[in-house]
Parts: sequence; structure tokens; C-alpha cells
Amino acid sequence: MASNVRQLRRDAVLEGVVDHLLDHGLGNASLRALAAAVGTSDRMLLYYFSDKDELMLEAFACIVQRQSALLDKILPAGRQPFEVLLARMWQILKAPDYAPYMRIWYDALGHASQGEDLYRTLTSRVLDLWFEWFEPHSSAPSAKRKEEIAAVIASACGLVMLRYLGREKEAEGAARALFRAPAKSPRADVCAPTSSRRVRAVTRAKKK
Amino acid sequence: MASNVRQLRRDAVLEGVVDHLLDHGLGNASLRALAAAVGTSDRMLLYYFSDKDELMLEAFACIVQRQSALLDKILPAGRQPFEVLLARMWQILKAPDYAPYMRIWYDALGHASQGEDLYRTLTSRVLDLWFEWFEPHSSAPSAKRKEEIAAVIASACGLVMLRYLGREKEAEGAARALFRAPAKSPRADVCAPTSSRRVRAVTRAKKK
DNA sequence: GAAGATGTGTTGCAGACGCTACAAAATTGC
DNA sequence: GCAATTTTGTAGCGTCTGCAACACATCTTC
Repeated sequence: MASNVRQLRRDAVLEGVVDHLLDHGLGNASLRALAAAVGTSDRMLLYYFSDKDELMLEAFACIVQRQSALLDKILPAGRQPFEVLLARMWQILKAPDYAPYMRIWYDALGHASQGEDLYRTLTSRVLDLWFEWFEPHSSAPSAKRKEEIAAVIASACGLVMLRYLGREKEAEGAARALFRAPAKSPRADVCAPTSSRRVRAVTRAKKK
Repeated sequence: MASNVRQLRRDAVLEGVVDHLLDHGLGNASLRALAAAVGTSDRMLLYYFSDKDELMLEAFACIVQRQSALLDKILPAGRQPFEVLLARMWQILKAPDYAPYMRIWYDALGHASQGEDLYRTLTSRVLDLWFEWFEPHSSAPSAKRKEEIAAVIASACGLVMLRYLGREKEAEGAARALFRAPAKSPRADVCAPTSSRRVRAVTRAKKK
């Protein structure tokens, strides 16, 4: 029972840490800075979590979970072709609600490319999340489905990258070029009401 | 004349720093570590360069230049459609010679997403380099050329990202899916001898 | 060969970081 | 109410970082 209280407080601290990470990114995320943001001391963080690594690992799990909840709010209608999936992911990833996650994503990518296991774990989980999320929504034959989903993820991430580097115009142009691609369906499909309505649902979910 | 010697030594140090950055990434790139790698002391680095920022800025310029030289070795035949350009960029970016540049790229991306100007400069320069390099090689009508080039860059970067996160198989699949896209030309074009021969030329240029 | 410029080693400061030691306080169980 | 346990504050250690001060060496120039 006492340990229950402890768990509650631990969770509260963790939530606070996650909030701060989402708001300010992974840089300057020292124990002291995180503690200050949560209104406690670094001493306490190390009391609840044995390590900084343990803290970050749990925070990452939490971040992935929140991201997953965000995605679930935009359940699309059914199975869709490449361009529609890409358009939808592009809409999602560039929405302001998703921005904190993308910032953390690129930051983790940087650390992961240096071989830091902690961050490889995070990126891996997020990738898994994306792959799983798209699985029931791709209209590709099951043999080629994973390929197509990977293509959607890769393209969308590349587009967002351009945005993040200050090339918003180019990113929008590139998106248009990619939507043009296999074009089995008329281009109107890409900006279909179903799609944009659902995307707006995400935007509404913003709380800050 | 004396200052000429100084300039030479400064350049040598800079080259050494660049080598080390390419080999070991931007992490653990403290003045002391860089100095040790070049066989001098941090004191000397700050003697030749007023700041760490100045050192890094010049190193970045050097890195962009080397990258440019790498790209110039693979001058493609003429103007090509989207899939061919994408296939070529994919081949280039995933070649082992290019790996150090991509590692630095993703690392800089992480820092840039945190708003660090130093790294925004680097990423911006690299993007400019890519855009300029593709400009004479896109077969798209000039009005849509920039869009298409941006699409190539975004897609290729996304593909390489998958690779860097340990999803090599998925990256290859995604690449195949993307190559399938507008398919004006037979798929053989994508792996055309011109392309692979030139890519091999880069691979040969590896020195380590 | 003296005077000045140029190059280099040593030492260490001041701040940030992860983490620990010690002890005081608050809470709990009896 | 008291003892044991859980929770918290304070101080600080050891290391790393960018950077500066001081002093000595080397070299150029007249």
C-alpha cells in the first residue's frame, strides 16, 4: 500500500519528465534540468529510478505510448493505396501535435547513429509502432505490403526532414511530386475529405 | 611567408580534425579528443582557431567540400526521370564511402532539430549541395524540377534512415516499391550499367 | 646577438554532469 | 508513544568540457 503511493508518485514524476522532454527535446535533459521542470530534485529522480538510463528508458516507453494514442485517434477508413497512405502520414507527421514527437525522433536518430543503445531502442520502438499502425491500412497484396509500408514511412520521414531543416516549400513540392506517382486513382483522392477530416481530428486534440 | 607556414599547419590540423569527425562522428568530439586524434593539444586547436565553433564551422565546410568531390566523381550521363535519380541517389548514399557523411548528417540533424545554429548551417549547406548537384540531372520540366529533386532527396534520405536504424531489409523493399512508381521506362533502367559502374567508381575511391 | 614575434607545454579555473554519502524529517506499524 | 522504515535536503566527489594565464622555447630580422 505504501509502495502503491510510491508508485503513484513515481508515475507522476515520470509523466512530468515526459512532458518536459516533449516540450524541450532530448538536449539539455540533464537530471538537474528535468528535476527542476518536475519540481523536485535530481536526488529524487535517482531515488525513484536507479539510473538515468532507467529513467530515460521508461520515459521513452511512455512517449511511444502517447504517440500510439495519438495515431489511434485517426483511424482511417480501410485499406488504401500508397499515395493515400503517404498523404495521410505526411498530414499526420507535419501536424503541430506531432511536432514534439518528430523533434525527439530526429534527436534520437542522431544519438542512435552514434551507436547509443538507449536511443536505438527508442527509434526501434517507434518504427515498430509505425509499421504496425499501417499494417491494417495498406491495400497492397500481403506479399508486398511491408515493402509499401516501409516506402510510405521512409518517404514521409524524408519529407518531414526537409520541413525541419527549413525547407517547408520544397517539402510541400516533394510531397506533391510523390503523390503524383502511381496514380491509380484521381489525384482528388489524395486530399479526400475522409483524410482531411480525420487529420483535423488530430489537430483538435492539441492541448497546449 | 611565415604566416603561410602557419596557414599550412592550420590546414593540416583542420584536415586531421575532419578525418576524425568522419571516422568517429560528432559525438565525443571534444577539443581534447580531437587534439589527441590529430596529435596535438587542445591548446593548439584554440591557437589556430579562436573558438570551438570556428573550428567546427570550418570543419563542416571542409566536409561539405569533400562530399561534393565525392559526388562529382559520379557524374551521370544526362537528364533522368525520378526513379532513375532516386535509384542513383539511393546507391550513392548507401555506399560505404558515403556512410561517414550520412552518420554526420543524422547527427547534425539531431542537433539542428534542437535549434543549434552551428548544425543548421551544416545541414543547410549539405541540402544546397544536393539540390545543386541534381539540378542538371533531372529530366522534369523546369517548372516541376525542384519539386522532383526534393522528392528524390526526401525519399532517399528516408530510405537511408531505415538502413541506419537496422532495417536494411525493409529499406531495400521500400526502395523497390518506390522504383516501381511512375515507371515510364522498364525497370532495367533503374539498375542500368551506367549507374552501377559509376557507383563502383565511388567505392573504389575509399581510402581506409 | 639582442629584440620582438611566433609557437608550444603546463596548469588550472569555472561550470556542467551523473551519482553518492550523510543525515534530518516524515510516515508507518505496533 | 516509540522504533523502524520510507522519503527528502544538503553537500560534494570525480570527471569532463571549453577556455585562459603564465611561462618557456623557437625563430625571424636587423
